[in-house]
Amino acid sequence: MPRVGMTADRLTQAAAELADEIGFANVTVSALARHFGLKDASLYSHIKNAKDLRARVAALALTELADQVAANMAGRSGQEALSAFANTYRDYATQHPGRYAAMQQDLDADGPAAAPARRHAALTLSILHAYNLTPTAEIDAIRLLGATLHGYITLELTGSFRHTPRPSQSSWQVALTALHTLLTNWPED
Amino acid sequence: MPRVGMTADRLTQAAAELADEIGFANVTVSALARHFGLKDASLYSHIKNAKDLRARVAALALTELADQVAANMAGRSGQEALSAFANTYRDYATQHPGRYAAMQQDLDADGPAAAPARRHAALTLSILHAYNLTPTAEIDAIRLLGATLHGYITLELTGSFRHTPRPSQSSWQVALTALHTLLTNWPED
DNA sequence: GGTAGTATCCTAGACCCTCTAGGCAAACCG
DNA sequence: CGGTTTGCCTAGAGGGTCTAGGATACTACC
Repeated sequence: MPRVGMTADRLTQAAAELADEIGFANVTVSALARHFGLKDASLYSHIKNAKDLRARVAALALTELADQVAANMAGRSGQEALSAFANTYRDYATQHPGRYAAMQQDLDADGPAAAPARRHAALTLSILHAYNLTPTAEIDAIRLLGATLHGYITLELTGSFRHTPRPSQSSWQVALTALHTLLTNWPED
Repeated sequence: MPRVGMTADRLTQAAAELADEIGFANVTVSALARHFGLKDASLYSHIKNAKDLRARVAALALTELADQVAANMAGRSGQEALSAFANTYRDYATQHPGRYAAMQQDLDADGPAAAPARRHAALTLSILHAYNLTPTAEIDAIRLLGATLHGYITLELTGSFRHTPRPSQSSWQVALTALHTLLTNWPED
């Protein structure tokens, strides 16, 4: 028997690639085993179960994305930081729709994706520092910001904007400008 | 054999209720058959397949929600219409998380959900009339509006806002006010 | 009221996915 | 070089999707 020398990390990496190709929902333990020429049962010594595999893909994606966000935001603040943050998110989702979908699952608080998820929260917060908001306003702003970006990317990815001729890119620019204006003139609590 | 007298509509209704109870992802043809005391295979004379069932649930939810939105928006315009629209959406998602999840699927353009989906687009547009936007601005605004509301509701439903003590309701009010202000002072194209 | 037809439900079975139990053999380690 | 680890295997249970073909409750018409 030619031994492949599998590890959980190799499985996770391959699952992420598979997700981008065939859609996250279609990533199964069976499909992954086929991809490596192994039997389904063989994978269960590396991963706990299918849910664990999905959580690992989410962790991989969250880490990759956080790395890119941190790199692209370095040295920027205010509107520049906001644009870098938002565009990195959107570009990642476009290039890696399967990985992006993996992040949207209900993630257990004690799963492998918990730590990178906290990193994302911290990065989002760091954008808002330049706008000098009160603590309460900061919470409202982070929620609104997250909602708008996540909502836009999701709708764009599911094709909701394809019914209208106007390029999505143009509406995206307008949305980013609007968010910046809003953060600059945030109403008093 | 006591005959139940099944119809596609009864199946769809039961599937929607099941979705709110156990989650949309767990709604299977098998579970539905069990619920009625029938065999799996018997359902396939009423629905085409599992995907068809899910699309029917989405159509049911979209129609229900559009009815509520239309009723609650009647006679209102401007900020009142915006609030009525947004709150109806959010309340529906809270009360019917399974149905709301059903709406988020990739829906075929020729499936049973296509017509109600168009109704939603028209209702959303009707909010913007009071703000007197140019046609281009209207497209950008409808995208931003949809993204923000959908994003907020999704994040709230998946528990993203539970890590912070501030009530989600307060942030929601702030977000609605911000959207109204933005629409009122929409930048020139 | 008998009969013809249709709609509802059934059994049987193929196929795919998840996951456990138990076994063999390659790789590593003292 | 013998022992342990572990990567992979076979076997099999259990559940979901879906098709083919058959039995039977209802309906409608003469």
